[in-house]
Amino acid sequence: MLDERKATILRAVVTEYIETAQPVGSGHVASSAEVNVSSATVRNDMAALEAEGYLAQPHTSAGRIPTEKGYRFFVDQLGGPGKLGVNESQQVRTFFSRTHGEMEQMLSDTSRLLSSLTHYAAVVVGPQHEVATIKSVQLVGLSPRLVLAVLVLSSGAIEKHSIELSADADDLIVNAAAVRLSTLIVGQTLASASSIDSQSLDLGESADVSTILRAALAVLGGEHRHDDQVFIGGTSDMVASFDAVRTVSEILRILEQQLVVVSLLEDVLDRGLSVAIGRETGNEALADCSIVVAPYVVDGETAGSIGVLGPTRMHYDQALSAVAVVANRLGRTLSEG
Amino acid sequence: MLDERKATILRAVVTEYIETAQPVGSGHVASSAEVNVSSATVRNDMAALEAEGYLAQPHTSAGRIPTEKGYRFFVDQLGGPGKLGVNESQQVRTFFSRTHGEMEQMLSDTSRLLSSLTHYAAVVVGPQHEVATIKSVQLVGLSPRLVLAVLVLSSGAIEKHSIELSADADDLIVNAAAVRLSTLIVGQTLASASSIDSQSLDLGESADVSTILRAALAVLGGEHRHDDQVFIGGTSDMVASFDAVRTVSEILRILEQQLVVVSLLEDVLDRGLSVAIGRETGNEALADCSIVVAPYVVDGETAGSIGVLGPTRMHYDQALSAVAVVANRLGRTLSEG
DNA sequence: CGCTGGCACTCTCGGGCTTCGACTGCTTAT
DNA sequence: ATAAGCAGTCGAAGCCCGAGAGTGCCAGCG
Repeated sequence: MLDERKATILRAVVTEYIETAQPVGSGHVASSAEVNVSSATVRNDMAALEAEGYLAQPHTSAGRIPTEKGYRFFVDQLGGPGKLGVNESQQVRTFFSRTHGEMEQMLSDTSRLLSSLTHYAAVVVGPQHEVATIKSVQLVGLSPRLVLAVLVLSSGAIEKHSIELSADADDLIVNAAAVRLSTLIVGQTLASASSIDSQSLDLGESADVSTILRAALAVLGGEHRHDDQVFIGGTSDMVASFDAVRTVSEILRILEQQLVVVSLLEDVLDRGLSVAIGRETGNEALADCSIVVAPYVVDGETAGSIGVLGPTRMHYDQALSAVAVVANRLGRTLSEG
Repeated sequence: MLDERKATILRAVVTEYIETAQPVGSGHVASSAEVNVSSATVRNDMAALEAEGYLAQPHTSAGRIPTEKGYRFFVDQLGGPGKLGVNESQQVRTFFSRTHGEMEQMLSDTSRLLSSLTHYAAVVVGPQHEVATIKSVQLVGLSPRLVLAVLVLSSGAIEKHSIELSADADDLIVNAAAVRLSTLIVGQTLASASSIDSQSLDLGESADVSTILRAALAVLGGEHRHDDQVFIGGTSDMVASFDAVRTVSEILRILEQQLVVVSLLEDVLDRGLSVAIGRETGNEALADCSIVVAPYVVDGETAGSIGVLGPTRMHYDQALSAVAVVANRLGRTLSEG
């Protein structure tokens, strides 16, 4: 599609624009190290690149800036994540050597790490509960008509659901229900537990107990997709890459609505480490943003995903490396625990 | 200190500046409804107000803008929260009539409500765990050397702590420890539970069990102040009030570090509903911000606090009303549950 | 004595103008 | 094909100037 020289020129334009945020002229490109032709030749090629949609001109007599197609070419020909700088990999190493314990804390810290590495906003989506099995279930009566169901999953995550009863229940009944519930669902996954047919359980239970059981199972069937844990960090870093408050406000709104999370998850399903540039994110408000995302693998299963959100003129090589490395280490660390 | 006319003029300047974000000239003030003197007189008084530190001039021949002292006077003479608009109080009413169930969900939604009411960033700090009593405690073995302690508090909140053991423990031992732990701490507050002397418990236990017990009690003593639940919403709304990306970035950084939370809590301790203006927030980066904060009371005890963070030129009356009303309703709603 | 109208002065803001410089595209020579 | 030169374009920056908003001060008036 593009001959070698055009590719080099395009690469030079993208690199320089990412660095300076200024339109890049033929002179700059010609004086760059990789290009050994005159600025006139560069001009011709740049005109061709513009005709093919890789570059655009803000106005005549200005330099060129990359289009989304230009960035896309640039990212594709990078071929994959490179190596992290020494400082960065040191930072990753000490982070993962120190971290331990609570998963939530770890994920939250990971989002901080990632944003500190890249200076963009970092999003960490916790493991899906679907794959984890139920380690323990407990029912705690908070008040006569309010029971709290607490599930402990094999991943170490906790789910709680409150159950409101239509009639008072004393502790004995609640405990009986808890015991029965344990035998029913411990060892299963959340998905299979919530699909238990509530008719299969009226074998000799007292009416009170089976009422609670039914309520509990119903509550499990609710949307747990909704309570995926999401950790967002480094928005202040990312904001500094933009210059219009208007844009910033819209991006923050998107982050608050956690719409990004959806694209993160979707992207991760098919491709592994991947990049969405500008409108590829599927969101008009993110036209000036790119997302780099990777899944992380715990015990051989894709558990969740991490990513960074930055301007389209982001340092893709650094972002890719950082995301890839952190996803890898995070998966390994979680597998050990 | 200020005679009636000067106070009125100051009030008019603050009100108009909040509305327009433009320096206010003597002419505008004179033509405002509450002031019945000529612009020349207003000029004299404004010069006096400037000399006393209530107003400032960006430059000669511009109007005046309020200083922090000016805002402070304005807020103090408001005398307290007013009434909410009809739309707003309707919104609050429907919100609290619909809400129920999970406390975390409710607090998170509350921060959304508050930011939607005020168009500023809303911060909701969850109930302190210190006052709640322990309803149930459970130990779950995740792997041979990793045990998860799950506490259910009377408030419906859940705490989890992972305990790493130096030797393998089988389920029987873990269960024995759990039973023993229950008898020790259920019904107590977290504070009193964590102060249990670990020496008092080596009465007839097997060594394995008491090892786990000691580890569990030690973990309880850790800083739970740190895992106060904080919910922040509406940053995108607040951002729109500023015009420099630089400022926005710094404010976001403060929010990410949750430093605001500290001032929220501190302010709530002594005063009830209160306002911190500009540098009164105790943070240089918040020089252009004000914070309105109120505690909420659950079952007669101050449980937590809520607040909004906006520009110094915020609509103090609306913010005060919104925070006061929401704090009140939130406290009542949590008391019922 | 306090208030007001008037007046001179100051300073910003915006428009219009010019200059400058960084580009481009084209044409021509190698 | 590549390079060199040249004319042309357009935004950014600087400048001037007038308009407008606002001030401070002073003198007069009730």
